[in-house]
Amino acid sequence: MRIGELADRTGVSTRALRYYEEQHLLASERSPSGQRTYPEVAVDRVRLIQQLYAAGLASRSIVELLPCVVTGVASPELLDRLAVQRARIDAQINDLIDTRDRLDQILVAAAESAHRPCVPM
Amino acid sequence: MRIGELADRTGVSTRALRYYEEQHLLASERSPSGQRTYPEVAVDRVRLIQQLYAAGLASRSIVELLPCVVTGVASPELLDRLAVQRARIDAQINDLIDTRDRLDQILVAAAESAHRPCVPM
DNA sequence: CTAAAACTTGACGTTGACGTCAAAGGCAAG
DNA sequence: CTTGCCTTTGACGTCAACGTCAAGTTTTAG
Repeated sequence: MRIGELADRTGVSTRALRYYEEQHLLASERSPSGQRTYPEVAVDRVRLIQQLYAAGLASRSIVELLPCVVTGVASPELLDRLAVQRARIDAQINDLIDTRDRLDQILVAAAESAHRPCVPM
Repeated sequence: MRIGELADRTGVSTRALRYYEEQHLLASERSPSGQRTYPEVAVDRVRLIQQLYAAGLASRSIVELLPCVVTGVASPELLDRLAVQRARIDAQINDLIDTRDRLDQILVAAAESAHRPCVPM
């Protein structure tokens, strides 16, 4: 498929897809006239990239991890980096849970004060 | 306390603290000579700001939510925005859990292949 | 008193993941 | 053949949360 279709099917802009190629996150074949051609599996690949971006990884980190995330094979050093990122994400989850709880407390308090309007007994 | 001490105690740069003031996230009294002076409670406030930044909120969103996060009092519209942010954070948590699980699968697979080197039976 | 450390405002620099525009070539439909 | 959309490369723009530097003032230590 060409770049426009991949963009449509992933919800990612063509600019972003070309950027991914620049960063060596996503390869493409070229048609004789020079247009990019992607296989079906590129759809999943793009979604994976988006997922890792959303997890706060930078392009360089994704480049490092992508091979083993895709193939399942990893050198010991790669496993280390993988573990580091896993730990980072885990900490991030816990922080977010704390923040969510904090917002919940406010929401609950507001709900209560709505039931018992204005002056507490 | 002055800005340097607040920076030391929160681990945030003085530049960031001045930036927070620009964004109306953090107020300060001024000494007669014009230097910023903060009360003790500013330490908690800065930590709260950092927590909300870490949760992916932008300055503008934090500005909106800070009053009610601090006072516990919120208008219905504010409660809406609060709920929106809560939902966003919740979704983010779930995405991160998915990503963490994905990395875990790789780590587990690698650990197994380390026990059973090279050729599977 | 004086030197060092801390503070002030102002302004430009940085970084990452793209957005946007321009100029040109490619491709299917009528 | 041509019209209109798709694609190409290249290059500059953007945005947020600061970093960094400059030049001057204030506070503190000795």
